[in-house]
Amino acid sequence: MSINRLPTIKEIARKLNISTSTVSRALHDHPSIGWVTTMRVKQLAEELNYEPNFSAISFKQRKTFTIGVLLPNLSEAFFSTAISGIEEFASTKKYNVLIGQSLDDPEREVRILESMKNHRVDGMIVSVSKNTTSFEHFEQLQHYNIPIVFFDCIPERTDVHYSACNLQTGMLKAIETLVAKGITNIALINGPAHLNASKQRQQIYFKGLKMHNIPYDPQMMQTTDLSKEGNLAAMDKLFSLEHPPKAIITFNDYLALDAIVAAKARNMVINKDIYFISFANLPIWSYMNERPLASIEQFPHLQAEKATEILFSLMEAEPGIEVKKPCYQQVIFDSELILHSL
Amino acid sequence: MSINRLPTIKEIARKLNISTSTVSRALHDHPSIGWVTTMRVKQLAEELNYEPNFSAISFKQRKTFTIGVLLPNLSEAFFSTAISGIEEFASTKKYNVLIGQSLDDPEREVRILESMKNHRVDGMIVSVSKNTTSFEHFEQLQHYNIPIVFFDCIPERTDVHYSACNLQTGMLKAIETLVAKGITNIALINGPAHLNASKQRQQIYFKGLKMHNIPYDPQMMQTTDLSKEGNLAAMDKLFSLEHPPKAIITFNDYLALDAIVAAKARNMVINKDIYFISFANLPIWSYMNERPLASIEQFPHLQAEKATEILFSLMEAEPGIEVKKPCYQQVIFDSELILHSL
DNA sequence: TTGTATGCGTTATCAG
DNA sequence: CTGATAACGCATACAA
Repeated sequence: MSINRLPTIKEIARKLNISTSTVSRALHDHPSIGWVTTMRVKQLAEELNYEPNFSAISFKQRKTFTIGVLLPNLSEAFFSTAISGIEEFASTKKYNVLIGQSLDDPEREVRILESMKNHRVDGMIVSVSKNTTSFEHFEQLQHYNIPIVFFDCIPERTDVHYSACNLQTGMLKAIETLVAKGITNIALINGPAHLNASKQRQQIYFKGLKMHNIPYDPQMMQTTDLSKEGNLAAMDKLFSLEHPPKAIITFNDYLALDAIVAAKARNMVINKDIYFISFANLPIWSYMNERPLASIEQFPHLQAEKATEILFSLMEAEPGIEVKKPCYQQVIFDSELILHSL
Repeated sequence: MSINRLPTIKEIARKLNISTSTVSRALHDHPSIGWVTTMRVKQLAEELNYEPNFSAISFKQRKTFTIGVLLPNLSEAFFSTAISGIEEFASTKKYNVLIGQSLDDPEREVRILESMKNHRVDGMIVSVSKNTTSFEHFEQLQHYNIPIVFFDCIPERTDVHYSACNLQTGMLKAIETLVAKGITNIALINGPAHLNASKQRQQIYFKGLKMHNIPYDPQMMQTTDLSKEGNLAAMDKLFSLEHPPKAIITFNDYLALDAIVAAKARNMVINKDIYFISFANLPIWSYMNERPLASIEQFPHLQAEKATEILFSLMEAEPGIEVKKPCYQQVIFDSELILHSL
């Protein structure tokens, strides 16, 4: 047997011969309602197993108590860690989390954003797809007063809220560590040139070299589309050089995995003949035998939590009070170099 | 500058001096509306950037076009793979995905389920928390005609829809493979005894031994609470035996990681002195030097996709038509033994 | 072919 | 302290 309709305040009101407004107020502990009435209402509500209809409330209040989370890929460890943190935070605030994954396809990104907008999410946390170049679809949401906080993959603009990670601290530390070991021929295998993430790494790479008076050799910087083939090709190029690198900084851990395989195929001993330093995506290097010397940790959990915190501060701000000078909350965590004990 | 109110059909109606019903019908390509009117409406809608208000529609239609997904932990690779698949499937059907993680805490599970119910999700996909023993909170949803499809961690009942994985095929194959290599002292490190997942593994383990006429030695079956300490303790016990095992089947990959570390600490060579076979959670064994001989693959992506498919078939079924004999859709995939080339 | 009226469940405003 | 009423945005049965 199954009930089709959940009980409503109307029903409670009818059974108690009082008005719906009284019921509504009683359930909200409104001070103007007498204690007796309040109790009677609450008791019947309990008996009937009454639960407020969220759809109705969302509709009426123009507020859904739902935040949207749009990430490139839910199955990547980095992002699933993040989403786990977001869900935990949101659930303490009694908010729901609606998810979407762009799969790094800008079209999907636009569609999902549209869908989230129509769903009237109260706010969004977004990590921008790798291949996104425009910003209009985000602007549209701002237009409708749906706050967005960007997270990790942030757009190159100053007029946005974000929580991100400063690659510089960890990456310079990485170069410093290598130099301290007497290694100066340090290569960078970077991601696609158009990515913001790649540009950052490149700049810091240059800066790091300069700080240690290491001349920049263009051949020591390769790029890959991050496919396995691309990754191996980049390694091929580096090792066909007259002076191949003694250390390689890789765009991310997945690339590092391929790079390590490639190095081993050349009979090189990891952390002896060749050193790797990578940007952390994977939680399990410690279990692996052949791993980078160190990882540049970006703290997805921290970033995500902070982004959620910012989002809630924005959503909780009185919508009526127009802020004269919009001030953007921008939090940057320092990345850290985590040495893997070997 | 920001607009507070999104355009509504009312607004369109007013600007066009027609009624809201006409607008509504025009936007739905209702055949009774004249071509000209329809076009005029659609054009203005386009101009105004009109988007139907989801909250209002959900409210009116008593349908949210949202499915809820409740899993133990979003950051585990197994589940994030699953959720990625669910999201992909749902998005093709224009459904949204609301997520919740129980963190294996039954109380959280109840709360989240309650929240999903109040949110009037159209259906749910659930992987039951490890520590859940009761079933009432699920029954309640059924009661309100919210279909549930269980996935992977399913309750021990026959009156539910589910998509799960048959561990037997892969696990028997595993034992067979070991026996074919001449190995008969095969241990099992199992999870907590109260888990359904553990019971299954144990039974199949017994069955497998019997099939090959291997006597069961109780000392060869250890359990762990899956903490690092518990895992190492289990290994300690096995290796303090007079005849320690030559092969170990581990409850899951995380346990295998610890077990491999423990074996190495004893100067054993993996896949020579000792063999491991594990239940697959991790996608990256292929990159690891010391890995199990094989993994018992449970196809989270397939399972999740099937669960979603079942859920949609249930949601799309005419709610008016009462099925006389409720028939439960129960799909079981065979697990497969994936040998890791070494 | 189009318009009018109604209701979904809740809250807020006003009036008593 | 409590009740009547309107409103939120949309879809639909009914009327014209």
